Amino acid sequence: MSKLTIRDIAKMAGVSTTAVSFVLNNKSGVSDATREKVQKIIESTGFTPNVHTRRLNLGKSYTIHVVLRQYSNSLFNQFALETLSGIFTESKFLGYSIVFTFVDDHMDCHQILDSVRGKDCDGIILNQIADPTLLSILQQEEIPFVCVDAHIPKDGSLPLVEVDYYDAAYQATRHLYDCGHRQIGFIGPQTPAEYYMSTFNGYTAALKDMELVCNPNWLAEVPFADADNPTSLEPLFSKPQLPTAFVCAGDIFAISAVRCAKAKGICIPEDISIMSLDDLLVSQYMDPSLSTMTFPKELLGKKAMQLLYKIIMEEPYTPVNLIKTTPILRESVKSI
Amino acid sequence: MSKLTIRDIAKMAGVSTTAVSFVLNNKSGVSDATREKVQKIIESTGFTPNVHTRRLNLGKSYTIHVVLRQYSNSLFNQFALETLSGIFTESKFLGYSIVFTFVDDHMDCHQILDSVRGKDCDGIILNQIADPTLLSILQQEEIPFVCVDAHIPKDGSLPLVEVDYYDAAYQATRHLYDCGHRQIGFIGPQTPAEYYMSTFNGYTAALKDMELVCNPNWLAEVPFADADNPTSLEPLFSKPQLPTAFVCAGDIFAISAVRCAKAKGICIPEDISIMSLDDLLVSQYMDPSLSTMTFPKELLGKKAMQLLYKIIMEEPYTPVNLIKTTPILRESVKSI
DNA sequence: ATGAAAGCGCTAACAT
DNA sequence: ATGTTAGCGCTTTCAT
Repeated sequence: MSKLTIRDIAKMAGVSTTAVSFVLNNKSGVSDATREKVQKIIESTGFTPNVHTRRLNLGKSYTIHVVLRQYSNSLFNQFALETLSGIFTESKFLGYSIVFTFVDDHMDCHQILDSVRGKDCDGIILNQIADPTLLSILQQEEIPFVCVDAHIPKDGSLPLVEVDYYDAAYQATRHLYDCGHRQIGFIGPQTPAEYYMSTFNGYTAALKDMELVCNPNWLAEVPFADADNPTSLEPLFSKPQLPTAFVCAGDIFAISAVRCAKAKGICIPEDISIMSLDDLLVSQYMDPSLSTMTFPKELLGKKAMQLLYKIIMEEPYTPVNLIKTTPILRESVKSI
Repeated sequence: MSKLTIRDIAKMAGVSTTAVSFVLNNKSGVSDATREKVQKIIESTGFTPNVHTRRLNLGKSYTIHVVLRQYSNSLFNQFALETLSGIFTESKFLGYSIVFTFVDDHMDCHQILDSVRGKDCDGIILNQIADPTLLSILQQEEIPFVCVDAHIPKDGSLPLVEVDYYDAAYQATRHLYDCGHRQIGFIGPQTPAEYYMSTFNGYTAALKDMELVCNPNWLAEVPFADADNPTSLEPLFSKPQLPTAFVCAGDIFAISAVRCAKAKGICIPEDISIMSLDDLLVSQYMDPSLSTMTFPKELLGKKAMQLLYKIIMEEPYTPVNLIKTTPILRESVKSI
């Protein structure tokens, strides 16, 4: 891109390369007159120092490697771009570039490692990736990394940024209660276990606080793979006695639930209310639009980058970072 | 990451750095015995050569800069991630890394230039960006670049990858005709002009071929900013005489049309059929689900990267690359 | 304040 | 086939 080198600039200004270097890096050691002279030439020529040299000298790449998971079902990718955008904004602010890798469902962790090693980055952000082998290797090799939205245990052993799904499920259940519902079911995934536990525990904790019983007939566990397959909820919606509302552990389940209910002639929200978590982009365009727990998607990325930066800089950091959700009320919940 | 240098490896193997370099780059000039010996040491130590040095020596960064546009309305971003994924897959195949920048609606083109210059890439892919100033600067400076999904004139003056929206609109209209519709309206955007012309011309060309008249009462031009605002279509759906079907120049318009129609008590597809273009992720989850023209989103990225590679390599290339769409039939179109 | 010069880790031209 | 060495463009130490 730029053919000019620091030597050219030095020659043009009649100074040494050292002087130019100092000016470029805003360091002291040059007179104001020299600085100004050099500054002018840099501006007029549009000179930009070669980044590779800089990185070579400093032994730092000023680059973060983001590993993105690519699901076969693109609904799961819904906020990856927003997370990425959050990472980008913060990384720019902190002076880092971003390179990335996409990996699919069945990736080999060595793929990532090679990719990461080859690119020589200062740190890694793993988005929705929880491969234990990979994580332990990263820890062993003391490579700075952060997990985002990975649904791994929040025990503090790994630096992570997660949505507070326990609280989200709790609030969702609570909201239904506040709308007058007393018979509240739960539709959620089986795996990952951490995700299931968070949401289910949030739901049951809320029931308990409101002195409601948890009716096992109103519980449905749908494999993630079937999340957007309405027939997976057939058995649930065929039951003779249904609750007046369901909490869904994710908009994907809510989408299925709405479809399945429709197919069985059950009206949402007239017959049954549905409150879910996530606030996917689709959720506001559905009919009925989904009442759900929303959160700032970009914040996930921003927090992750901030956390990674601290780790890289060897500053103290809080390993577990939870993003709070807030209810967004649309059409799928009716007060009774 | 790796503290080892090529010199360490050379020492360990008892050979020169040249030998190691040759082995690393799979070049001839070393005996099989030496090659094997070095190979073993590289493997056992997990040595990875420093990329920055390599780039410095070769004067190439092996990096592509992708500029992503971030719209305030996230519906427009729907397939950016898939395009990105396509770029990634192909770039990996070709041996390139990807860095990226997000820019918002009102970006200054110098922002991009600075960002691009600083990162020192071998080429640029502009996604949904059509800033004329930026493009002319890139051309002047002879920086390899490709435009994707930018809706700029396909006159061959700029290397671009675009969806064939003319053909998409033609096919969509044709499909409605095949379903028995003879009164077909059109809902589209005013800008960008190129997009409007492509879709509108496709629509009118189809009408003409089928010897149908274009009734100006059945035409609605919605500003892009109002695309997902159903009230912008109020006037259209309030007309006394409505066609039996509409072609929408994008699922975003179809979403608005469905909502607006619903609000006015018009049933889709019972009263009016809707056929659109794009196949956004939301389109299949709507009620009714949208019949639309779909295309492989990743292919946009893949083609863009292939095109850029040719430009970088100074190989001959075709400047205008069109992606074909195919109809995907769902619920919003009814045969009559 | 200024400049000469020694690296950073590798590639490649050159000599052996 | 193998080793020596001069760069790549910059930062930084050390003289001046």
